[in-house]
Amino acid sequence: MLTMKTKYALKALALLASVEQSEPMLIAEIAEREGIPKKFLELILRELKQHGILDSRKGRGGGYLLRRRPEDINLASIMRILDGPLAPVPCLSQTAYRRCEGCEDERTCGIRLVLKDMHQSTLKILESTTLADVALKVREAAMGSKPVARYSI
Amino acid sequence: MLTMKTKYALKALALLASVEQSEPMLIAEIAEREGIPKKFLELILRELKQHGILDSRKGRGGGYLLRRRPEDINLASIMRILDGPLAPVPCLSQTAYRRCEGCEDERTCGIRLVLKDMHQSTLKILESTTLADVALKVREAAMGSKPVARYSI
DNA sequence: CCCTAGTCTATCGGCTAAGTAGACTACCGG
DNA sequence: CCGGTAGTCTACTTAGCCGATAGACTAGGG
Repeated sequence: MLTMKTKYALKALALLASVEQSEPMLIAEIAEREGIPKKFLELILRELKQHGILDSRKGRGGGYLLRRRPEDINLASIMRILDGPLAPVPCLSQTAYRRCEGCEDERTCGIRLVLKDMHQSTLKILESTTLADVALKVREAAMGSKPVARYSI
Repeated sequence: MLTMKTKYALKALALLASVEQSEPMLIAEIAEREGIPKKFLELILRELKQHGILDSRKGRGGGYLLRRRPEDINLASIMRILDGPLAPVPCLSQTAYRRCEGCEDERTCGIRLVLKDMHQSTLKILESTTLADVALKVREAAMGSKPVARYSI
């Protein structure tokens, strides 16, 4: 299961990716629009900033904004920042390899052999999907499920 | 990350799948051969029995054995028993669907749309891989990494 | 009847997830 | 240069789960 932290992060980033990128958005606004506890979101956004995903400005007219273009930020990197390694077992992690304690022979470990396939396929998806893809999918889905357009009176 | 519980379960089951299926194996033996705390393994095996994966016999000559053939037991079902739903978010779970709290429109949720692809690909692998596959992979890997055969003196 | 081996309930320490509190620092406008 | 705005940081708290252990109980075999 994804942690709340990562879920909130993805929601916030998807929001930032879907709006005008030139000007910052307030923590409070993100929190309200996505239904995230403001104080908790604060921590999350700061962490993302410290890892080079976001930028921030203080004072009036401040807030958070993406540091790079949405199409240059993939989901794997975000999840790794907040939830740590993606691998199901440490001996399969690319970013934080550790030998499983008590494992005698890594090459013939059944669990490892099977999970390797699984992990590789999820990695492939998470590393190739960007915030831009997410924003696009949302727009497409919204188009498909709504009656095309709404004309004001 | 996989929990220890599931890891131990997979190891134990892979072992049972790789030996003679007609006679039971002692908890103590499984524990020792796989390096699992015996008392903890007890809980795990019992849980697997209660869910129809294993059978057991008491008294002398007793122990645990697979209830079905290794090729009829897939990894997804095992993981679900011990770790609960496999889905990264409740709204994607097949076996324990729950609406994500605070999610206004499931159809246009960006997270859901992206994770759906990922989850589907892992499900496909876990549901189609059986204990027999694991045992086979282990044998193949052992063949490949060792000098073919060992002749006794 | 007794040894063997699984069954069950309870408990425990430690850790992490999720969220909260409150003080502090920096920027912008006037 | 002052005051409000808005992000920054440290330190809790609270609940729940993970991993493991203890000990009493039940049932089968010989």
